[in-house]
Amino acid sequence: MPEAPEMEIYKNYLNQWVKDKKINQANVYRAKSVNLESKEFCTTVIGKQIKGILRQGKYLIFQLDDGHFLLTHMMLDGRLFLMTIDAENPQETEVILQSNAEDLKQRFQDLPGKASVVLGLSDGLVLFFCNLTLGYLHYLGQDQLQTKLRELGKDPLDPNFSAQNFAQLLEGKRGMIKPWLMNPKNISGVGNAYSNEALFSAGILPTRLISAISLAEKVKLFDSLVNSIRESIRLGGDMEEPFASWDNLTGGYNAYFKAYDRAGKPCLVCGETIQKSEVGGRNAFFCPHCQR
DNA sequence: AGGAAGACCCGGACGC
DNA sequence: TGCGTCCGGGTCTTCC
Repeated sequence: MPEAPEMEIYKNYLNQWVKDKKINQANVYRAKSVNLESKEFCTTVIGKQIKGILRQGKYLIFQLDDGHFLLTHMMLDGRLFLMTIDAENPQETEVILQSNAEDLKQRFQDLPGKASVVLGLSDGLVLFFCNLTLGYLHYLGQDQLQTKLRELGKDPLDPNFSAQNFAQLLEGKRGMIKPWLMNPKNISGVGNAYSNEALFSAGILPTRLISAISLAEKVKLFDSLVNSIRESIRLGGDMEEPFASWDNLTGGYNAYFKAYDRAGKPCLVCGETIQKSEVGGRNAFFCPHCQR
């Protein structure tokens, strides 16, 4: 499940490989994944150049040269995959775009899921948006994009976001800390995995009431959050699948979680068994000894 | 205001 | 083996 670190890794790869490329072809395999009628979506994006890729929370924003944007959210299951087609054989891209999603999956073993939308780019690159089931790829104008982003809380990697800002946001809030951390209106980009990790490292139970968290703990929680996100980016994030066949970094953080998805296993700090319980409708993982 | 519950969607894991 | 059922993940909406 891609959260901020995974989207940041995608963003970096995309800026390295896809920036300045032109969209030459497009195909929508899953109509619900786009916000225009499929054919209209394709004719609209074809011919546009990708000027750059930005990230905000779990959103990736492709800036197009017509002043519009492609906004994508992976939600639960979305994956991106970049394929390089033999430049001597440009028809290959066309063949790909005319195949159906099932054929693609059979033909390209390393495709990380079922194709929802495919963009054929200049220089023989093909960008696959796979498994956009709850996720989507929307073509938006500046205003529509701003409306969407305005709702979003600050990104933990925003250089202007400090532990002091974080503590201020929590000021006067009621309720439990974990649901607050995961609400994108409060902070963006933090999902189940990294909220569990940050709370573990900060020694705070997921159910702790915000009103009962000291200032020092808030600072520690913010630092833990930023550190786990940065560390994850450095090691390749938590992904099952690589971004491209040459990519041997993506997924490198999978084995580093200390609490998330470790129910029943010993705490790496004290040896106590990691517990799992439902908090705010989501699975929380914690060490009952290290977290209070 | 916070929180629970339901909706969205589907692959994968489970039980029989 | 096959079939049904359930669950999890992120976010939005609705209702208490």
